[in-house]
Amino acid sequence: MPPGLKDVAARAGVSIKTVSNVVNGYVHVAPATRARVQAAIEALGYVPNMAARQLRSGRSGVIALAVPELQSPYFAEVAGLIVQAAEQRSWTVLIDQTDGQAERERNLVAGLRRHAIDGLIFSPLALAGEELAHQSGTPMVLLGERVWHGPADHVAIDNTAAAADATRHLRSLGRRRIAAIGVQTAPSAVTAHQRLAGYRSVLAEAGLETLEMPVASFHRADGAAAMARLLDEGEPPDAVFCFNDLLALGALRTLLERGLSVPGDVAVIGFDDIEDGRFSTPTLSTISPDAARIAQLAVDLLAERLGDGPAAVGAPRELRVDHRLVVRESTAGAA
Amino acid sequence: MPPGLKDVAARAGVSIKTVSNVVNGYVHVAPATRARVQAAIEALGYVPNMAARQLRSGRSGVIALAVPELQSPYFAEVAGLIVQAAEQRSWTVLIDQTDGQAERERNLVAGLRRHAIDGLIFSPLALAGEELAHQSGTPMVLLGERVWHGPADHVAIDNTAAAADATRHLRSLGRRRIAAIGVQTAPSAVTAHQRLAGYRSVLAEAGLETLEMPVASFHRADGAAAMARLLDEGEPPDAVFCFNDLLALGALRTLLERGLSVPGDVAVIGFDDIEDGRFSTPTLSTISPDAARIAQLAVDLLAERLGDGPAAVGAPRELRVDHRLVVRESTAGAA
DNA sequence: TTGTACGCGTTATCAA
DNA sequence: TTGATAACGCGTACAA
Repeated sequence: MPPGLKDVAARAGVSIKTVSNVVNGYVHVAPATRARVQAAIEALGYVPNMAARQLRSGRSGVIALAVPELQSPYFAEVAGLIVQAAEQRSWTVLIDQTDGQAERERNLVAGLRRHAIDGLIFSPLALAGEELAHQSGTPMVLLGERVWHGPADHVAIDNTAAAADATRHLRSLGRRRIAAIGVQTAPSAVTAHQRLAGYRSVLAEAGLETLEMPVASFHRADGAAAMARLLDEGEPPDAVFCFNDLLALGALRTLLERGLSVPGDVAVIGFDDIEDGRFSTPTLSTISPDAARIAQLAVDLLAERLGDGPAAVGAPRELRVDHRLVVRESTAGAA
Repeated sequence: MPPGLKDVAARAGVSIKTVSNVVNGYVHVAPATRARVQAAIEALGYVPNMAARQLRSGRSGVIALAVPELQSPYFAEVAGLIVQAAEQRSWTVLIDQTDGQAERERNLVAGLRRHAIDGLIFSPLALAGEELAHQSGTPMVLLGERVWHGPADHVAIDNTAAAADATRHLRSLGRRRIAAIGVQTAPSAVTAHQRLAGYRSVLAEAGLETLEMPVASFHRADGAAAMARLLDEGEPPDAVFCFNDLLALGALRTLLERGLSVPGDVAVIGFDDIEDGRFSTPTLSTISPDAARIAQLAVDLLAERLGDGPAAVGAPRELRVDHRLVVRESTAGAA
């Protein structure tokens, strides 16, 4: 039976209201009283009961972060950064794994956790557009998704521009047969569509043929398999743009396994700038999104909606975050 | 203002107790009544208020998982598996990042979240032994730590035996100058101590000198730096046992960067079996702990303590999980 | 500046 | 089988 406000009050010889005032940092408390109460709190090891506080105030101090999967280094990194950003506001982060299942994502948007969380930061994979319009009153911030006139706040990089940058970099190396690994047809695969669009635009501009490889998901194994298909069918490419670093690392593996040289025979570039790419051999060129800023903005956006300032209501906002091209060995020094 | 038990009761023309019975699957409810209540619940979109439920029952349905860092692939994998295991019991997992800071770990053990969570699964990094004895009544399961007569339940593999297996494998390749990367002197670095002990035992048995490289932490950069020091100072090793896969991938990078062949010149083995090692070039030999089983057992153990069966009280238990040696290119086919 | 009393939405105890 | 009602611990009018 942990001590409550009542126990502290009894020990300090004051009323529970006074104890509550001290706990919540209310200003008008006599110094002597405050000291007595503090002493009692220490002595009893009092900790506020969050359930009661939430029941009363309607706020839990917990926000949820929903990502497709924690195993993916990129999402793990973003999750860590969001936890850090949330900490500055003394929020706790509840991490939900959707595994990219539409049903789970729908539940989230429907507010199945409604009473337990104050807000939601959501990186959707299976849902897009209309389906993301949410009924529950819980504020939501979308991550890595750029829905046109989306129903909620969101923060993302310019996927299409970034993909174009990556492709243009391969072009600048003089490569002419440039493949893309990571194509997805599902209408909800917005990220894949945007990166594909960027890739296509550059090749079209250069008057080159596209070489598009579909994948089931964005893991190393998918990249390895796609690369193998690419090498088995027809004339091999001299450069590959992979829609994320995991795909690129898988492709790299297949290339080296077959005795091809990177970037000599084939230049490879990825997307996300995960740590693995800085230690692979060769090290991996990539597009680096400003993940720290994404995390910070997402939390700030949520804080504004949760606050009672003027920003709490109002039209959904769309925040753009910078990205940059990082050139490493997998595309460097190539003729 | 979301609907409560009261609203549902009013709409269904019954008392709140009856609604509560239906919601909680109580058996003795007339079918007709149950149907009426169900209809009202659907119509109003009623969702139980977790805060109220917790205030009343003392249970939140939330367990916390505390790991040093989510960015580490091994912990990310374990976290994902624990979330899955917890789901079977409809528990929600709150993930805490300690960043290996003693202060944060101490807060956890002291039960700073006491009221918010039902149990804690904890992978300590900065704390060991006595310090892990916890005051708070919250059940705790320790991960990856084998404290002698520890104060809490814990589940772990036999680190010393596994390290010996890895070292013996390098010996079986005929290697004689076998280095270890990952030594840590802090008394709380129990994992490093145990793996070092396994390594030493095998070399002592074979009458070989040890070659021990300390690291500040277990990341790729530490492995790369340690390998560089190893190559710069004196006679290079012909094999390296790294205390985890990240260190090994860092070491691999340094070796290849300097034009050495793996495993030709130097054989490398890691520990954890993270996915990166299956796609690196060369692929990485490693010790594979049964992570899925670790996650399952940790959750089961917690469930027993949380239940009201006979297992809820009683002495701390120590569960051992299997591991196996996985031989890949970084040690295979070497003379 | 501090105290009293009520209600947040549940579950649980007792009667009916 | 169902209903009335008392807690759970906290915040907050309102009173003193």
